[in-house]
Amino acid sequence: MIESTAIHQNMIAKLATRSALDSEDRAAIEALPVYVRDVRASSYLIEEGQQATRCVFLNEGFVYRQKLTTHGARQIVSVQIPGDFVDLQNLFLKRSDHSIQALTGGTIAEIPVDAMRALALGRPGVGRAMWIDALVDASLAREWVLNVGRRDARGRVAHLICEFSVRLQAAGIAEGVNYALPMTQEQIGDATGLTAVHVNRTLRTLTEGGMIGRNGQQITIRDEKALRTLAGFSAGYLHLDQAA
Amino acid sequence: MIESTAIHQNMIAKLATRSALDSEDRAAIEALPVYVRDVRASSYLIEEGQQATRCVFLNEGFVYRQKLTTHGARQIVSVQIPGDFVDLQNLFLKRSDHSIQALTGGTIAEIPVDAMRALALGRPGVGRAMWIDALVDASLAREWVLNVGRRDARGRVAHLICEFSVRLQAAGIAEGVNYALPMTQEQIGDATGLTAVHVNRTLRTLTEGGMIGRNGQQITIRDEKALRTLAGFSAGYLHLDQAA
DNA sequence: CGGTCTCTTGAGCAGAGTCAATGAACGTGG
DNA sequence: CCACGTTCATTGACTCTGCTCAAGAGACCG
Repeated sequence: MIESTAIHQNMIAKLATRSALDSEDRAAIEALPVYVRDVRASSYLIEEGQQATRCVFLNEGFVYRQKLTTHGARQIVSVQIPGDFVDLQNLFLKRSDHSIQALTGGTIAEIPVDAMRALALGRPGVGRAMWIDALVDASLAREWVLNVGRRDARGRVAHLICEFSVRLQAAGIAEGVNYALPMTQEQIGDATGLTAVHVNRTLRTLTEGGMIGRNGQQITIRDEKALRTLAGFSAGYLHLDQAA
Repeated sequence: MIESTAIHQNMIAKLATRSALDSEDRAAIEALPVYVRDVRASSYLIEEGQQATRCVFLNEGFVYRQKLTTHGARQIVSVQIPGDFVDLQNLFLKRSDHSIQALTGGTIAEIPVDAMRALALGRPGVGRAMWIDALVDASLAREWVLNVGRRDARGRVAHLICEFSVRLQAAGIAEGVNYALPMTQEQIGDATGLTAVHVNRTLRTLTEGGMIGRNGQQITIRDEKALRTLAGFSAGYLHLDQAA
């Protein structure tokens, strides 16, 4: 176990965006035992079916959750950004129903589930913030069902780009319309239910249409209005205004 | 407000499948104010964007959650069966990110969110059960992302049929392989990201392949093994073994 | 008895997938 | 410093799954 006030502060900052925390709430979070660890790109944090004994807070870097079809096809069901709790579901569920893999290198904080659970059930202020975090996570999953089920290729990719942009800005990671989308085209395909080849063609039409600019994995939103219209993007499902 | 011990007992029974409840937990649930109401098929229980002041327990009948694309396409993101809490997310989120509509006629119990929230945060036993319920709900949403994103039409429909069968059995509503799937083919399409026409053809191939039998909305699973294989169905994501 | 909803089926189309080849970028070991 | 292997991105040619449009048949209801 490592002393790590900075990470505790990041956790507090995140939870405070979900619900107001009083000084006792903050103290309780600061008292949480935390094991800090670096992860390499594409390493697994949690594998499907595994029993989780720790709960992961993503301090730096990007990770995603994925599920596999028996046929071997992969679906990415969410992408987590710095400051996200990655597997609150393992707080109360016995086995993980999906794998969690690192998209990039990063650093995570692992918290024993018992301690985290005690906080969730014992401190209403923190519990409320955790509830909101978990419920927003579920809301994103529902939006992804809609994205993958009812939008065409351009809409899906555009929506992913919009969502990422807004989340990064809300987390204070990206400023303005320019950001790095740390995913290969194959991963974008796995997140949107498309093939890598088709993602490539789709990105091209978005670029040619003047909606985005690209430079490697760097994305620039050139025409936000048009992109959002194409995506049918509306930020309500992100529930960013909870703590207001 | 209506005295309704039977419904309180159903709520207790449901939560007890998620986590053990002691006698005080049960008493607290029994003390919950509950407004019982009948709903007609296709009426809205909650509309997207609305602020929820009550939390809905589905006592009888079926409802579904849906989201709309700006283009007007509909995606059903979940189907709730008798005994489900329909909108735990409204406990802590300000606005609903989706609509909830009745699939069939039924009866619901509405509980003021304040009372429900107090229980979630104040009674660890009940809170834990509610957490699990919400997390399982999110797990289903993730599986639906996979279903819609990475399975072909036959797999999607087969998966929906398997999921429904297992959930109905777990809830003690259906026995064996024969049950009513109270959805039109259009609704099945909206749940699986297909068109009604293609659902029709897909159901036909499942019938002709000897996997299911149909009689109106009555479904019979004739070859469960083959159907599950085709669907890539594995019940782990339903987390049915939590309270064991 | 007419109207509405749902299911069914046919014909033709198109959006996205498959297969395959090439090129660029990058890291590594000799 | 360079040759090589690997990973990604890109593009072309062709295929096919699922969509669109359309029409007819039952079932149910007021």
